[in-house]
Amino acid sequence: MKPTVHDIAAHAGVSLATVDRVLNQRPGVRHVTREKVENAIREIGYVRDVAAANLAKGRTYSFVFILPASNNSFMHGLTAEIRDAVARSPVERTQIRTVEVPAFDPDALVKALQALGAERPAGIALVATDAPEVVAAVDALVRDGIPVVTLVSDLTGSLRHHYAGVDNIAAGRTAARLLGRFLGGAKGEIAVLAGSMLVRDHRERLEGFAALMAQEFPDLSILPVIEGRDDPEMAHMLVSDALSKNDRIVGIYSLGAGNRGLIKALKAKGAGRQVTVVAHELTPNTRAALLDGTIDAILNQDAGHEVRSAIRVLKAKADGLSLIDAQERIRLDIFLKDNLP
Amino acid sequence: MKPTVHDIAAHAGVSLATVDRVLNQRPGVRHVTREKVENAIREIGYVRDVAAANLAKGRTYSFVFILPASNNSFMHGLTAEIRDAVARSPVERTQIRTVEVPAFDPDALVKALQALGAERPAGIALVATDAPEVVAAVDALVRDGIPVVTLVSDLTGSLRHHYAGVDNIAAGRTAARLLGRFLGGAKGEIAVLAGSMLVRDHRERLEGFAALMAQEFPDLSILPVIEGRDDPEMAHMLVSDALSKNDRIVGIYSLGAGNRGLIKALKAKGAGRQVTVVAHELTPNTRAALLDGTIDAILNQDAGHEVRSAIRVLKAKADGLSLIDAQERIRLDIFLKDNLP
DNA sequence: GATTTTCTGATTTACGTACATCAAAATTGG
DNA sequence: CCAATTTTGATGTACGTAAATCAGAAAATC
Repeated sequence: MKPTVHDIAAHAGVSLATVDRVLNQRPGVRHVTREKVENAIREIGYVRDVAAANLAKGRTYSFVFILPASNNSFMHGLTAEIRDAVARSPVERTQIRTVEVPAFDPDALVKALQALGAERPAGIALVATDAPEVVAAVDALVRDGIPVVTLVSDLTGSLRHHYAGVDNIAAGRTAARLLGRFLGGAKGEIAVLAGSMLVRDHRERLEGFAALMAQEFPDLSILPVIEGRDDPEMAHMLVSDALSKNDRIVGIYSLGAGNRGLIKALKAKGAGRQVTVVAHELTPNTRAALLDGTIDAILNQDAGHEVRSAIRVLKAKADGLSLIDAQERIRLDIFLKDNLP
Repeated sequence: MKPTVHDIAAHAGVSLATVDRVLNQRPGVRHVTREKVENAIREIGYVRDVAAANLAKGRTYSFVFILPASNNSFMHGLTAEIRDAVARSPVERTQIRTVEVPAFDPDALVKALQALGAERPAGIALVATDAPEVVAAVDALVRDGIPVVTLVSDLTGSLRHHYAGVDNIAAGRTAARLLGRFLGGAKGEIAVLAGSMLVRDHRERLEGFAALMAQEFPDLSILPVIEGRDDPEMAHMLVSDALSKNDRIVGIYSLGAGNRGLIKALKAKGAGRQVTVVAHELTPNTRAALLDGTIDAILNQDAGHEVRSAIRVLKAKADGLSLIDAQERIRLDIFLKDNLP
C-alpha cells in the first residue's frame, strides 16, 4: 500500500501535526525534528497524493494566458485551443482567463504583466514579445514566486520556467534542407517571405534557414527578405511582384503568417512556373494549398499541444511536481500531402 | 462553485442516498425518481469529481500491457517507456503489469488474452498480431466490459476501443513522396527492406509506398521486397547483395526494424554510390546514420507518446470519461538531420 | 528556579464522493 | 385492508490530505 502521512508520523515517531508542518513548510518545527521527518519521508518513499491534497485544499488553479491581438489563422487557432481548455477547466480544477494585448507592443505587455502580478494568479502563460523590459517584468513575477511559461515565442535571457513552443532555428534549418533537397541540385534563387524581422521567432527561422542554405546548398542564393507583416494583401502584392520581376526564383520559404496572399500569388503566376514552396503553420488555407500542390511542405507547431503543455507545466510548477520532459517537448511537425491529420 | 452531489439532491428534492444510487447505478430507484435526478444533474451541469471519487473508492487501475518478445530497438524503446510509466504509476493510481508473448504467434496471444480476461484488469493494451482468432479474443474481452486498446499495430475489424499508433499507409505514402522528391526526377530502382510481410504494419507501409510511387513517380520502379525478418545480420547480407548485383538502385525504403544491418551495408557499398535512404524508427543507430548522411530521413512513431496515450485512454474508458481526440492522435514524425529531438 | 518563548501532540473539521446500514415511507399484491 | 415488498431517507464512516485550535512539553532566557 502507498504510504500516507500517518505512516510518516509513525515511522518518524512524531505526531501527524508535525508531519503536516514539515510537509507544508509551516513554521514551528525544530531543525532536528524536521530532519527526522524528512528522513522518514525518504525512507518509506512517501509521495503526496496530489488529488487528495487538492481536494482538501479546495484549490482551483487560476491561470492567465496573455495573447497578442493578432488577426491571423495561427492566433485564431491558438485562442480556439485555449477556449477548449477553458471548457475542460472545471474538471481539472483550473480556471483560465485570457488577456489580450496589442501585438508587438512591449510596453503594453509589461503593463499587463505588472497588473497580473498584483492579483497573484497560480500561473501565467504569455506569447512573449522580445524586449528587455518584458524580460524584467517576467523576472519580477518569477522572483515573486509566480510560475511563468512562454508560449509560441520565447523570451531568452529571462527566468521563465518553461517554453512551450518549437525550436525556430531548427525549423528554419529543416525548411532549408527540405527546399534544397526537393530542388535536387538545381541552381536558382530563393525568396523568403516573413512577417516582420522584429519578431524573434521569424528572425530565428531565417537565421537557421540562411545558415543551412549557405552551408549545404551553395547553388541556391537567398534573396532579400520580403516582409509582408503577416498580412495577406501585402504578401500577395509583394510575392506577385517578386515573381514577375525575377524568373530565377525556384523556391519560396514562407516563415510567417499571411499565407493566403502567398498562395493567391502563386496560383496566378505559378501556372507556367515550377516553384517549390515550404510554408509554416497548418491552416485551412495552407492545407488546401498543400493538397493541390501549390505548397510542397508545411512546417507546423501544434497549438493544441502547446496550450495543453503550458497548462500542465503551470500546474506542475504550482504543485511543485516534476514533469515528463519528453511529453512537454513541442515538436516541429512536417506535413506533406500524405500525412495530414 | 462547482455543483456537488448535495446540490443535485437539493435540486431534485431527494436525498443524498438516492442521488448516489442513481449516480452509481445501484438498484432500488423508481423510474420517475431516477429521471428527476438525471434531470437535476443535467440542469445544474454536475460533473463528477473524479479525483474525489477515486479517493473514496481507494481505486487503483490495474492495467496490463501485452508485448511481443521481439529483440529490436523499437520494442526495447517501448518497454523502456512502459517502465517509466510504471515508475510514475503510484502517483497516478495505476498499477501496470506487462506480459510478454512470443512474437507473431496468434495462438499465444489469444491464450494470454483469455488468461487475462479471468482476472478482469481495468484495461488491456496489446501490440496486436493480426489474425481472426485474436480479433475474436479481443472482442470477447470488450463485450465483457474490459477496455482494450491496440498499441503500435492495430487490429482491424475488432471492437478494440482505441488504436494508439500511426497510420501506416500514410507512413508508406510519406516515405514514397520523400524519396521521390529527394531523388528529384531521377530514373532508377528502389529497394524495399521489410521485416516480414506477415505483419500488418509492414504490409500497410508497403501498400502506401507502392501506391504513391506508382502514381506520382513512374520513373522509379520498386524491386521485389527484401524480407530481413527485422534481423540486423540478415538485413546486412541481403542489402549488400542487392547493392552489388544491381547498380540501378538509387533509393532504399526500410520500413521495418533491423536497420543496423542496413546501415552497415550502406557504409560499405555506398562509398562510391549515391543512394537515398528513408528508414523507420528513430534509434541510436538510425540517429547516427541520419547525422552522418547515410540515411536521408527517418519516419518515427513516438513510443513514449503511444504508451502514455494508451494509459490515458484506458483510464478514461475505465472512468467513463471522454477524451481529447487531438491529444491521442499519434503523429508520424519526420526527422531530418536538423529537427532531431 | 521561575518565566517566557518555542516546539510538539492530540484532536477536529473539511474537501467531494462511495458505500453500507437501518429505519421509515410508499407502493404493490392478494 | 393488511402484509409483503420496494423505494427512499437519514446517518455514519472512509479515502488522504490540509488547516486550525488548544493544551502540554521542552527549550531558552533571565
